[in-house]
This record gives sequence, C-alpha cells and structure tokens, in this order.
Amino acid sequence: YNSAIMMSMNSKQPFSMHPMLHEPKYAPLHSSSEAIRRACLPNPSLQGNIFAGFDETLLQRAEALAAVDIVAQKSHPFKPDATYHTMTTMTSMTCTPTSSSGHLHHPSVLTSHHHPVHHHQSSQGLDGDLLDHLTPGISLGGMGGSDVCSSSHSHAAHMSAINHMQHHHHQQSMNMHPHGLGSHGSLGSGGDVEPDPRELESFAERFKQRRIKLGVTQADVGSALANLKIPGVGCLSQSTICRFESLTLSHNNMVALKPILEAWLEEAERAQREKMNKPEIFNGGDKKRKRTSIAAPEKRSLEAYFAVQPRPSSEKIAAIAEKLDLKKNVVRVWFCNQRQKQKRMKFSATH
DNA sequence: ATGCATGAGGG
DNA sequence: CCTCATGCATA
Repeated sequence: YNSAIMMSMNSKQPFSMHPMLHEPKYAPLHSSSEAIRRACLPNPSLQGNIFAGFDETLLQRAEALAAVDIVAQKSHPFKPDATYHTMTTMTSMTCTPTSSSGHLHHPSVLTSHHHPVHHHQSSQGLDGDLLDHLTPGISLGGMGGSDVCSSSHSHAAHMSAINHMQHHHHQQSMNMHPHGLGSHGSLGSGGDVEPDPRELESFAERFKQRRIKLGVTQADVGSALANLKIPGVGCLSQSTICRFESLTLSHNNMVALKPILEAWLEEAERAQREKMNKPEIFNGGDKKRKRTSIAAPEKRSLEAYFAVQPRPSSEKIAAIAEKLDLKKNVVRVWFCNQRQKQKRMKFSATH
C-alpha cells in the first residue's frame, strides 16, 4: 500500500520501512506482567503477618511460592547477573536536534510535582536475617516457557477515572492538569487535557493507526517531535512512543504527552498531503551503556520479596543484594522500577 | 516491546 | 533515597 516513507527520514533505522503488518490491536504479551501484577497485589493475610513482625516466615513463604513457580519453569541457560554489552552496530538513531546544539535533557516537559505516597509501615527495624532464605539459584527442570506474548487484554476501558499520583495517598483518583505545557482549558472540545482514561485509550489506538498509515515508525515520531518546535518539547525515544501507544505510561504522563503527539500527528498528515518534505538529521553519538540482566531465579526471589515488602530499607536492599549476589544498586533500582511499573496505566487497578 | 538505568526535583 | 519521566540496549 502506501508508498510510505515520504517524509520519513531516510537513513536511520533498519526496520523503518516495513509497512504495517498486522494489528488492529496491540500485542498484549505479558503474561509475565500478569504474574507481576498478581505478585504485587498484597495478600491481606500475609500482610497482616508480615507487619506483625515475622518477615522471615513470610519471606520463606513468598519464596516457597516462588519456588513452586520455578518448578514449572524452564531452565534458563543464563548466568546470574550477567551484563552483556554488545555494541550494536546499528545506526543508533538518537535524536539529535538539528544543530549540534546539544539537546540537554528534555525540559522535562511534563514535570509534575509529586508527593510521594509513602505508606510506610515499615517493619524494618527488626530485621533479623530475613533474607536467609532468599534462594537464588535452583535450576529448574526444563521446559521453556517464559511465555512472552499471549494474552489478549483488550482491557475494557475502565481503569478508573483519573488518577494522579500527585499528592495524597491513593495512587490515583484525582485530576489535575499537567500544566507543563499543552494543557489548556478544560473544555471538552478540542480535546487535550481531560484525564479520561477512555479517551486516552482510544486516542492512543487511533494515533498508532494513523501513524502507521503515514508509514512512520515510533522512532521517527520521537525524533520528529523536535521539529515541531513546541516550547519545552524536544524529541522523545522510540520507547516512549511505544509506551504511549500501549498505554504503559503513568496516567499523568499519558495526559501530558497526548497534546504533543496529537500536534505531531496533525502536522505529519498535513505535510503528507502537500507532499514532500525534508527529513531529519542527526545522530552520531556513541556511548554504549551496559544493561544488567538479572537471571530468572534471582528475579523470582526479588518478586517474592516485593510482594511482601515493596519498599525495603536500604539495609534490606543490601542484604538482598548480597544474598542474590547482585550489586546493591541493581537491587535498589529493580525495586524502584517495580514500583513504577505498578503505577502504569495498564496495571493501575484502581478498581 | 521491555528490562534496567539515569537524572531532575523533593525531602 | 524516592518518585517520575525517559531513554539505551536488548529480546
């Protein structure tokens, strides 16, 4: 179909020219997410115990549960904590705003203030060694099944109404505007700024569809944003565009990004209409970062612990790190990311 | 599409 | 150190 690629940038990306293949909908995958989600949901009874002061027992239990899981899993030919660096030789297309003028960080467009929720009930002081039982290794029998995609959640459009983590406890339920940019009045027309999940959901879907229609990749969209010259907006990564389309961003983030992407979409469609255009440029940087890989067994232990205590103290993190033979910072970040994951739109079960 | 990481802003 | 918005490197 389309002769796609007209305004898309030439040189970059290896895969940019492949037309849409499928997809009327998203690829759901994540049964794993399901698992996590489940794991994250605190079990009342357990919690009672745990805060009663028996972390140890709970941890064992959590681990035992995790172990059960393990049995059903496959063995992973992985080495614990490996960090593989690979230099991808692909053209890493990063967004480099036109001129070499650095693009120092993004103005953090949608920075919103936050008021952490801290629901602490830490039972930290009394840690005995509740980490005694973190069992890292354990090889498992066989079978491979880290199921990755499958699951189809069309997740009905209801994830509660607005949710803004901002202040107040309750990770959700609140409205507010991302005053950051874009936000405008709250009139129903026009359309940005309303924190309705349904609206965001449908917008995300239409966005993806139209984007594909234009023959533009997620990465293209990200870098093209810089061309819009919207005040505090620079380019965004493929990751972010992907997350926006799949709703795996926080509600606030979705709301803040919507007007921007909407602006790009209109501009792109307008440009396509009138044909030609000039592409982008960029890139050149080089700096490879290493990505730590936490092996499945360790990950299971972390998840088990997380289910019991999502916010371990620094000391506990250190202890866990030692038990699992991971760097403390890696464990700390893992917990941070896990918490953040719970807050994503898709997982946010506000009801 | 996602896992792990960085950094800004706030305590 | 946390939360959040984002991104690089990968699967």
